[in-house]
Amino acid sequence: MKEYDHKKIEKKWQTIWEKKGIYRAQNNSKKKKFYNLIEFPYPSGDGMHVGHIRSNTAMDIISRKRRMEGFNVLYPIGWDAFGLPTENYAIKTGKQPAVITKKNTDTFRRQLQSIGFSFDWSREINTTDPKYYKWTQWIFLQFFKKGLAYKAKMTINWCPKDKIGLANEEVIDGCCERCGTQVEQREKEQWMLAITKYADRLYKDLDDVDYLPQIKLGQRNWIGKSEGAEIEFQIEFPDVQRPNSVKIFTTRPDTIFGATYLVLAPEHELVQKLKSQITNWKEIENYIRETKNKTEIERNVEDKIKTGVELKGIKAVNPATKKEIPIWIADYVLVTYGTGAIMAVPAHDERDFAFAKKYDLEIINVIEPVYIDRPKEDLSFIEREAIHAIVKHWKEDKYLALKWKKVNWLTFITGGVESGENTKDAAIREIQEETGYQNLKLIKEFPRSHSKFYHEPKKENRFAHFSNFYFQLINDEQKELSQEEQEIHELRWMTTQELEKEMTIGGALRDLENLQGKEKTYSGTGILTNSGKFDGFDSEKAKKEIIKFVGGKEKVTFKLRDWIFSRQRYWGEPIPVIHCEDCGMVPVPEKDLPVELPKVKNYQPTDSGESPLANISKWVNVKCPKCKGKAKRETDTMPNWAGSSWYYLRYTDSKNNKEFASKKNLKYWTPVDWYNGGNEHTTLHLLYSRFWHKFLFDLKLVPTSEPYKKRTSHGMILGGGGVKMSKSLGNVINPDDIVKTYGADTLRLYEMFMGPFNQSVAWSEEAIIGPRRFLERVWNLQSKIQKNKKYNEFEIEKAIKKVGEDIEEMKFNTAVSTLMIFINEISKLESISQMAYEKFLKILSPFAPHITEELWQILGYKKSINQESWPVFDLSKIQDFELKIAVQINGKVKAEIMISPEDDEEIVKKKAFANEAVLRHTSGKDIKKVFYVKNRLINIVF
RNA sequence: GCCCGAGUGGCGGAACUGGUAUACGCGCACGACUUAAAAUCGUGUCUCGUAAGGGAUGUGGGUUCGAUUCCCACCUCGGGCACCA
Repeated sequence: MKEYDHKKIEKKWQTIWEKKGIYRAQNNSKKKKFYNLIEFPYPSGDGMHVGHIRSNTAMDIISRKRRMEGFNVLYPIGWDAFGLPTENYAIKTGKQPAVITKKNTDTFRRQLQSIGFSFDWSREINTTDPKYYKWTQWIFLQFFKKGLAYKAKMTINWCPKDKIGLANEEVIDGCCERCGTQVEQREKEQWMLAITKYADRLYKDLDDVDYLPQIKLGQRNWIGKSEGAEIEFQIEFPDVQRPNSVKIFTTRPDTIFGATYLVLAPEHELVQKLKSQITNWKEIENYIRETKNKTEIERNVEDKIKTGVELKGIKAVNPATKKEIPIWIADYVLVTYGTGAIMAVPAHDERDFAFAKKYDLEIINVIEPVYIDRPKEDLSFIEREAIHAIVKHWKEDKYLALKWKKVNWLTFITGGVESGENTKDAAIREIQEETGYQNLKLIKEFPRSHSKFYHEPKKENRFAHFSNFYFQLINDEQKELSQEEQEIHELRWMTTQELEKEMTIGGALRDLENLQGKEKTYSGTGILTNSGKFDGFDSEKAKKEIIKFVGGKEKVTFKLRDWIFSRQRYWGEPIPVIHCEDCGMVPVPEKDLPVELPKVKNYQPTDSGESPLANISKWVNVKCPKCKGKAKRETDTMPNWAGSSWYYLRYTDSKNNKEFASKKNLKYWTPVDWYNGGNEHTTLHLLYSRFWHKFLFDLKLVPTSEPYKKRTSHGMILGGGGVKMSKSLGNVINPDDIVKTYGADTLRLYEMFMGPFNQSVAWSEEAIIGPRRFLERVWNLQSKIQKNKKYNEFEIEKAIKKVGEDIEEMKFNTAVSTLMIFINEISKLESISQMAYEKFLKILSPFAPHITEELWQILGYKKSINQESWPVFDLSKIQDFELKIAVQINGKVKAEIMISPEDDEEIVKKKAFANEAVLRHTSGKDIKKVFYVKNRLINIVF
């Protein structure tokens, strides 16, 4: 037996695999297809990160398993190579971005191949290849022709250093995501893609895809759908000749009776229109100017301190109450969202509340909260008028609480209101009856509240409508309590701190807060009050009626904004549009695509903020395709999201120069069956590519409305100590070193073993030795193989089942652990059966393809192990003959007994009670109950 | 501030649907082999206790015969979002 020489073995098999092309996907296969996708890497100058290996290995394992299961697997790779780091490097060194990219992709390709990934290299793509971006430009033209790509003046985030406009999502803490420079606001003509036209479908169709729940949630939050209403408020002028109105958007039309003022965004067009009516125009103008100077980021960072100015001289009319209310402008209202105007309901919205407090505006309570406190599901509710009272001590700062004796309750004084009784009298009567205290002074009545709860002592579900009071005792006069009362509860004097800790009932806690002057808005739903004819209605159910009542209309609004699609940079796809002096914007004819990037000497953006392309007059000045007159090319380029929005389609037919991919190949291969990528891409990239896909679907260019059937995500690999790997910290691990020292198989196995796949894990220099030792043991076991030896079916069948299931659930760490356990088990034997060893090699092969391929060949096989079939486990062999279960006494494990799986409950009980330890603990005890969980444990309770 | 995720030995982590907490790996200790070391193999390794037995899954409560798992409140860490009406 030779020694395990990973260097030799790994090189050998990588060469053979590529030569034989065994991982090439077949376009014309009769087999069932499986399309596995990873996010194609950005080939940075630093070379590959160990994080790439983690996610690629995971999908490589799944690809290899699918092949063994008989699928025709497409597992492609390519380069997302446009982008700023390369361009910045070009600016610094004067080297051409295309040359830099070539060098970087060569490094990445070599590194990826050294790990033994089963990519179909024949389909490799590169977004910076003109043959590829021809089609990116072509798709853009389709957007343009449908009017979904348009130019608009935008206030954009401007990075003065990179001289580039940034999308909102590229600004981190007010600074440029890439260079960290403080971002400014600038007005600029920008290309836009109308993603908002697809907002509703992008939201709704999430129902039909299999994405991890957090990913769906992330997409939904980003799209930010909210259902509400648009309602018009009339504006009253001293001059009756000029009627006008303002439309507001609200998600809470049910609270409209509490709307005590309106707020417009400072940029709202109405503000300018009403200029002549506004008496404090100077003040308004100043405020608008101040707001404009603030970047959006600053407006957001200043958060808590809300500012605004009242528009004096005009008023609005609340359409529900018909009362006149003031109109304000404030920068906490954004012109980009909804209608740019809101109705403010300070009683039930926190921002409105803070604003109203600051400027002393009216607050009207219109919702009474309903607290739901674990009612029993199967019982109906009994409604009661009730009181709830806090009673303060006559001298000390303490309050009276009732500690219930039969149930675990701590409450204030509560009780029912008898028919015809005034609620205040009822409260005083209940206090006197329950506590004996006689002389009370009412200090305050709190807003009413309601509670749905299970009344333990009465065994019924209650829906109680509480009037809430706050009394103080005048003196300590107290009558003796009846026997009956004394049995129900005991009295306790408690401080607010103690009460806060022990009081568990929602409504009581709220009153406690009121008591301490911690005023809070209640922004939940409940029962309407001060709402005219809607008083007593459930706020949620009354929404529609109220919208009708005030003449509003139901409206869905999205937070998603259109996508700013142009960059004033060199290293991106040129936007294929020509500006003609006579014809205006003319698309580049399809036959002239691609519009190739010309070679440039200087990659520095122009000082005007235009892309470096603007300096190349030979390239810029062209004839108009329509009228042949004088024209100029568009010099903006696309963001690097463009090429990645459709790359998965190109893989199906990467060499096609007639169309972006043939219908036939798209039909066979799409949608992607399983797409795994980083959490950081689960909103933007995923949403953008879903948008492009839906657009292409509408043009009947792709066969499905969603690109990805299933999406999962992986966690990051951090440096030692749990911090991000970075050059500056010097904690970057170079995969080349690991491959050299331990081998690709060990690296793959370690990265799968190090922790749960969907969570971040820190790299450990020491722990990698474990998987290496494991592979050496696997290697050495070849000397113990015996052809005809009977094998331990139980162990191997169990491992096959567990490893297979774990791979499907991406629980790779426990799959590796199962493989290790199996090897530990059989290592104890004198000799091992070849049958079992072969099955084991098969299930190990997706994790460690090189060593298993070598051992497979040593066993005499000619065909690659990845072309063998995945072993099917035999369930009947996994049954235990005898198993150990726990015996608990009162929930604590006291003994273990052996049983047979066929034993019924009676036999198990008998065996349990025959146990010496059990006898010792149970003798003389009156056994109340015995719980038996089949094949697990038995619990004896006394 | 809001949303999401996580918190278990010295360390990475395991635990099905509420059913024997600490699998697997690293490290450490001891032993075998060796002139010696490394490598390898073997044994041990949550904690208190001689034992019987007790205590531990961020903290405090709750539900349950039984809670790492479910519920409530809080603390810490990581990620995302930024006044979204």
